[in-house]
Amino acid sequence: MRYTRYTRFIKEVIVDKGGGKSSASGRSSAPELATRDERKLRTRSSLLDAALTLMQQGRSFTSLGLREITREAGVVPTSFYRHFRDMDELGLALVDDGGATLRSLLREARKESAPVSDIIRRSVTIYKEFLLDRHMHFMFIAGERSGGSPVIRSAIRNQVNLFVLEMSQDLRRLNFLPHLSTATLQMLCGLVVNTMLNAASDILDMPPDEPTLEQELLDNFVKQLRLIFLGAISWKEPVAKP
Amino acid sequence: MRYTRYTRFIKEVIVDKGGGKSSASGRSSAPELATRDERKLRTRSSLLDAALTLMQQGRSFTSLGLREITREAGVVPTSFYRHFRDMDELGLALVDDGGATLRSLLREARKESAPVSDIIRRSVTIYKEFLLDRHMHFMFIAGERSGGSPVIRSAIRNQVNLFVLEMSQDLRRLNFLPHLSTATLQMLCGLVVNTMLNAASDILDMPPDEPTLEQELLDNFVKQLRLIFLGAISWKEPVAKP
DNA sequence: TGTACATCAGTGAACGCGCGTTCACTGATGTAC
DNA sequence: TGTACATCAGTGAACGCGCGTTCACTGATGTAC
Repeated sequence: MRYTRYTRFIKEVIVDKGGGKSSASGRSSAPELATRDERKLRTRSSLLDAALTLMQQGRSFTSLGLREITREAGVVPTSFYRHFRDMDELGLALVDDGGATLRSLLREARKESAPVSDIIRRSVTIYKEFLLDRHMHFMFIAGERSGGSPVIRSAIRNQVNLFVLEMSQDLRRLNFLPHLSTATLQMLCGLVVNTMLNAASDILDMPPDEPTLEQELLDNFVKQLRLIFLGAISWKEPVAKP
Repeated sequence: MRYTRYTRFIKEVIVDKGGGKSSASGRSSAPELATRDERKLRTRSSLLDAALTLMQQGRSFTSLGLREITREAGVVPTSFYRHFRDMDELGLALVDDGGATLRSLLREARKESAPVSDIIRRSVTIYKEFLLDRHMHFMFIAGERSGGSPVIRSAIRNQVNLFVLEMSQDLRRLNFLPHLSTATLQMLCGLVVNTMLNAASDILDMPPDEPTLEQELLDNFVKQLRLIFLGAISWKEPVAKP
């Protein structure tokens, strides 16, 4: 009832306001009413956003309820089933989105194909921007990585492993640390990514408006990365027995 | 009803079986019936064990219910309130137990005050034993560290920070890596502990009876620690400006 | 272009269920004399 | 030592509530002619 009244309102007042003809004038100024598929996608992503919003308030994904999410998204509980079979399926969609965020982070870092010197500081700057911009995805990935339901947990592990693999291939392509074997390079990237996600947990868990504390956490993160890469530089592969 | 029948059974058949006199003979062979305080403590720890058991089956602490725990522990739901005000209080008790486990790990490592050489391999051996023996505590600490409710999460963070601090003081006392400043030593220990807990998550999440996979994870963990300490050895403190 | 029909995203009532919490209770254990 | 009373861990019935899920529905949008 409420929904149909709303769409009728949109139709009559916003789109068809001029008269019978659907003129192009209203289209660009009122994109609220798109095709049916587009509106379905919009509801779907408002369900995903609702879950992330609730998690931002300190809740873990596992503790969220279906009705809670639809309430936050502003639809009726039964609408949920038009988009997801159950909460697990919604969780997996969030994992996919989080994975996409990780991959875009890598893409952004790749653009900076500049000299290797000071690579850490510049990478951290990119990372920090991503952390601010997509903080809810990082919170979800870092938080449910080892705490959520088994199915979510293993999906996140897959995405993170994929990210580690891609990152190690990138470093190999850049001829960065060429003295490391592929296995060692992957081990290194795993260590870096874990450190990165732990830092994300710490930073995103902070009370807001604590610039000093935030800077300390970031400095500590940079220091840890420096130490790791220092170790990587002086790493000697064990010689294989002939 | 069930409870009183049980205790009467114990009293009549086991303790008082000889006759009216409470002879010393029955005492040592039947410790089931202790003082009231002791039995209360036993119920309390069976509630804590029930929570850990349920978590071992893949559940996260946040998703556990009060009735679920009392059911697993074999008491009536209302009994819960004789021991904990609510689920948060039980969770905090688990954090304390986990912290105690961490501290005892450190105590065990301290006993091995032998030469510094090969310190990593020996530490990992101790750690592995602890991981097997107290796996439920580690699972809880590592899993809820960044996924649980805010109050549990911050309690765990406190315990872990305490552990990091103690560990750095131990290393200082052993004159291990004397060229590092106190701040750097703490940063190093933080990195080591995070790596340790991530490894715990990975290892404890494995399907059982996969010795090859387990060995790979352990080898990777050792390799990461080696790389970290290699970095620590070649770390140069920035010179302060005069 | 206009009309008739099909599709389907969102609705709202209804259900059975397990939850957390309250309450008055029971009877074994502890304590005071 | 024996007795009378207090304590209190655990019990079981009862409650109100929000949950996930089902169902038949509505009416705007899409499609075929």
